[in-house]
Amino acid sequence: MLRTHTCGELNTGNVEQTVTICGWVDTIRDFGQGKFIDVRDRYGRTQITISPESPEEVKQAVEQFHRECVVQVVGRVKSRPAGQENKKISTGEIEIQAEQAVLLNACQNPPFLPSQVDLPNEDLRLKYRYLDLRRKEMQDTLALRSSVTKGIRDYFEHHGFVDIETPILGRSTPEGARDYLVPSRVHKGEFYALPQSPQIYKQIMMIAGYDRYVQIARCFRDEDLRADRQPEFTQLDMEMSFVDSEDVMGMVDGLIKQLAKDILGIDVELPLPRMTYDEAMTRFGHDAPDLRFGMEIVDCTDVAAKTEFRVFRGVADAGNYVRGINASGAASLFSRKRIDELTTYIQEDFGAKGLAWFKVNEEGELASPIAKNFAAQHLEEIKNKMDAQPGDLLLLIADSWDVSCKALNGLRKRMGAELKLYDEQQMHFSWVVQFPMFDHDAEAERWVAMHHPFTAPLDEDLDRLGTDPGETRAKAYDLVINGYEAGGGTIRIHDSSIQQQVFGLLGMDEEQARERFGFLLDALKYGAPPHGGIALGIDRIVMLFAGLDNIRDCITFPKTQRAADMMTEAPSPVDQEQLEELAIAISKSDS
RNA sequence: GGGGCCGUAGCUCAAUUGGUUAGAGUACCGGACUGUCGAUCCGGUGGUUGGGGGUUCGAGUCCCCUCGGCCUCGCCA
Repeated sequence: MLRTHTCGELNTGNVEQTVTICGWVDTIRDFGQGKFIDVRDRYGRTQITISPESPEEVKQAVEQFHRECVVQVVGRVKSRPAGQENKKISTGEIEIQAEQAVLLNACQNPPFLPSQVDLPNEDLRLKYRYLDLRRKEMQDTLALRSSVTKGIRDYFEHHGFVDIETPILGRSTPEGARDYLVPSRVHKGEFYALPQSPQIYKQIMMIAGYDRYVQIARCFRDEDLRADRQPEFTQLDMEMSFVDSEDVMGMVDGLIKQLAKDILGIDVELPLPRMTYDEAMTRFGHDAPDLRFGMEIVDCTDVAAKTEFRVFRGVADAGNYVRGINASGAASLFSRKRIDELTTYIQEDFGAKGLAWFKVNEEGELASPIAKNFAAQHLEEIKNKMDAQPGDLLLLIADSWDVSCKALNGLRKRMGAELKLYDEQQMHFSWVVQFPMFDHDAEAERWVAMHHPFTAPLDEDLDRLGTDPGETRAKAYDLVINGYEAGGGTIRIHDSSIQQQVFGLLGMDEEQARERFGFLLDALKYGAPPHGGIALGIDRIVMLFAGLDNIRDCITFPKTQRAADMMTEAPSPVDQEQLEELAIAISKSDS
């Protein structure tokens, strides 16, 4: 070892010991006769002192020291003079009097310093990721991520799960997200697909009798990126046999409780609260509502139906909805201009036709350009329904169910953040359950699986499969943290007749189903136990646990929004020879 | 594919709204200084204003195209 101690562990207990530390030069404070050199590694920072009494070789050696170069220092640990302690760092009560100093490796003048106050732009951080990863925040986040994955592995091992790896090179399936494809050299013109999730493999493992499977699995989806979405991400993938929804959720409840305790030091009450999908959409307009604050959606369609205001009346008469939220106390904070911004936002982002609003004045009256269209009695009803108090701002959307959900969810999130209705440190865990089995694809005029085609319907909804597919609810559950979908799972169909029926509803005949999932359908015939599981998004969980607002900051080497790696410059063109070996020709695109 | 914000010194930002030689802090280089810890003080190097085209007597500023980053809708669970 080139060192006896790290830069974070020396304290007054080590005084008068001779030690050797290694690390990067963080800063040099030069006083001519003497210098203070902070040497940093991921454990901390230790001050080295050079004084007129220091050996000549040391003085000469440190002349070559510059920021971020790698050094080794041998010296004696001393208590700092009284009043010169640095209380901000763990090693602040001691310093090392240098007796030997070695430049292990020089450093070019770096584009930015890990310890600088103003962070550089993200593209520069990503290009020089090794410098960015030297930053304490990044090192702390990656350490937290390591604690999360260790906690997960310990928990599942304790509960008798077997950690099993599944292939990265798999078969493309047309369902779900766009696949990343890998050309086969041996089978020219054919492709592997990288897994969107190990979904089918884990079902196969249940059939194979591994009744408790777990894997921390890398997954790939070739879709557009967001602050909380990367093309390559990590799932905690888990599956159990002989279970129903409650068993899977209970297992995850225990995991969440343990992680929250061990990592955040907070006690989480179990079971985690559950809410049905219908309730989530009705009260919050979203299937992953942020429950750290209220501001619930209020349905005013019945009042709207009675008013003379044509916009409201028309929407109500057409069977659509007039719903709104009460941004309590926001009336004075939202000028006409800011309300216009909200209107533009819901129009451009969610296709809403408009935003109706009322400010509640001192007298408790609803004030708005549209107020004159309402009878006093109807304004009173709206006021009562929305529990409007003086100073409140009421925001209403008159539109289809779908648009009103999206727009009100958007408004609610925005208002919640702007009005600071929750503590940034707060964590809220809950379940949303009983998702619909199917979404209706209006364009294609067919049903599509909301989760995946192997999701089991609720027992009490089995009859509806045949009569009313849109009203059939699934044994599906999503874990929600602070308004993010942190994971989702289902109990799978293990009855082949129900599976056939679902395929039928999805517009797949037996032949198509065979073509796509033949191996799974075969496997299901060889003694498939009832089973179900869940996948949790580890990146998102780490992001939330670390209090970050984007997923890139908890991924070591993330991709940019255009799915590029700024450091390696992937993706890149390849040699013509490589293409020929794969029998691939690049067509000239006209775009 | 659509909408929005952004790009000026190595880095973080300014530039009186189209007007002289594009500034500051920091980093870097040199000098001064034994107790600093965002050290301080003095001096210096450093610019294709992302790139290209246009309008204009004159463009960092206005217009068009393009490259890149971020947020977002669609997409994705």
